[in-house]
Amino acid sequence: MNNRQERKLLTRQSLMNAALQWVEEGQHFSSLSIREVAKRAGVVPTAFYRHFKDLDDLALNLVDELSLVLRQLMREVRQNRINPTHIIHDSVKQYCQYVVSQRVFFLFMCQSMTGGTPLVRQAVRSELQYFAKELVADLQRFNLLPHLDPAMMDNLADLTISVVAFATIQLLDLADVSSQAKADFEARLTRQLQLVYVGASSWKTTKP
Amino acid sequence: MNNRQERKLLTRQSLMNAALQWVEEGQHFSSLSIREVAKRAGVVPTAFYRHFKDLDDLALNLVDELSLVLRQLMREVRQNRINPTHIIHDSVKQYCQYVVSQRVFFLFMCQSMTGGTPLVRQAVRSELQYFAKELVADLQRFNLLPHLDPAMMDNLADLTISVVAFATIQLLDLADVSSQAKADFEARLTRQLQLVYVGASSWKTTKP
DNA sequence: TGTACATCAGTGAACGCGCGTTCACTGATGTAC
DNA sequence: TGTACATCAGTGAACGCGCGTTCACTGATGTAC
Repeated sequence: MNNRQERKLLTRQSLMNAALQWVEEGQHFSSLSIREVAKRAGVVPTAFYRHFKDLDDLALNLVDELSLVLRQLMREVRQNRINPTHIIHDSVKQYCQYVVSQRVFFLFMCQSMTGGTPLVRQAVRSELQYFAKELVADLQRFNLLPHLDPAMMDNLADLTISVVAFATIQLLDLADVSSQAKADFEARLTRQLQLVYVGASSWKTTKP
Repeated sequence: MNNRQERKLLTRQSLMNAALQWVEEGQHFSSLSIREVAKRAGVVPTAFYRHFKDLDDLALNLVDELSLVLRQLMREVRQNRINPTHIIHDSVKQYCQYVVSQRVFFLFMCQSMTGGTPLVRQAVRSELQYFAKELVADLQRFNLLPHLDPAMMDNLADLTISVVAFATIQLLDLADVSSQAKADFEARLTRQLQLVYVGASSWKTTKP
């Protein structure tokens, strides 16, 4: 790639970062304007059109890019399961740390889930489905819960993702309070997931 | 109340309905303008200030008003539990019908949860906490799950509300598709809640 | 290597428009006597 | 009941501002010979 193309990518990144900065300041993506994002990126408003058709286009590209980062994070969470007796607690702890440290990613994703245009919402939803599939694969690989039929396994994964996703929304609202509040939050989420997995291991498939 | 006050309340209602109409059309509340909401309500922009300080003020009043309606709905769901062996399935079914029929209420609440100003988000959150408390009261009144300690009971209620709230977000995205998809959705949510309550009834309190 | 030309990311002026908010106002409704 | 006055929800003009989008442009970078 030549120098000109590299510079273009840099500007593109500046625009995307500027949009995230807006969200990080507590504003909603849907109230961002092309002129505002260009100003923050240090370019003239018209330069925006060299990179994106409109703000919806930028949002879609943000979801795509953040998805890659999140998938990497989740991969790490999955691989760091040191002690199998504390899988849930360890994973929750690590996940919460990511949410706090990569706050703006999760803010944007949560905003987009309920506030984006239909295309953006769909992109976020399919990302959540990807995580559910990964979770099913993990459960099968380690042969946990062998008595669950495939449909119920999918259901369990969906449920897990729901609980974690909703907890993320709550955690983001807590983000600048004491570490005690965060510890309480982690403990509560851990308990809730434990409850779910106690249910899964006690689950008896009913009539066919 | 005299005639003039009644007319004022009517205009106020028109403004609130106009804001909900905006949300119902798929727009985000945060992209609504005073001029737009006034136009839809059939008044001049400046009339807005006779009723609300700004749009955040209107949003807070909307949350308050919708909360009353939702509490009434939830009360009905709770009282209509005809067959105790199908409590979960019946409640889910009825709740989903409400979400579909009162779509715009839930759209606004879900938007506000992740996209409102801090005050609005807090109002929605405290509403969810109210539902969780009601649920705990129900569980205690019918002496279901007597072996759960109070903290775990709260946790279970929180978990239930999380699952239902997140499911609501998903249901709202499904709202104009086939009734088959809705039936599948209800079945899935029912299964997930059953899993949670199987977990709750199998739960053994661990070390003190 | 040097020159001549093409590409194209970013510029800056310009447009018409909807925005929030101010202000003095109007005229129907309510109140006091 | 009739009259004189007060109230105040809604009006309409006006303001300066940021918006999205167009257009012709510039000048550094890349390419062909």
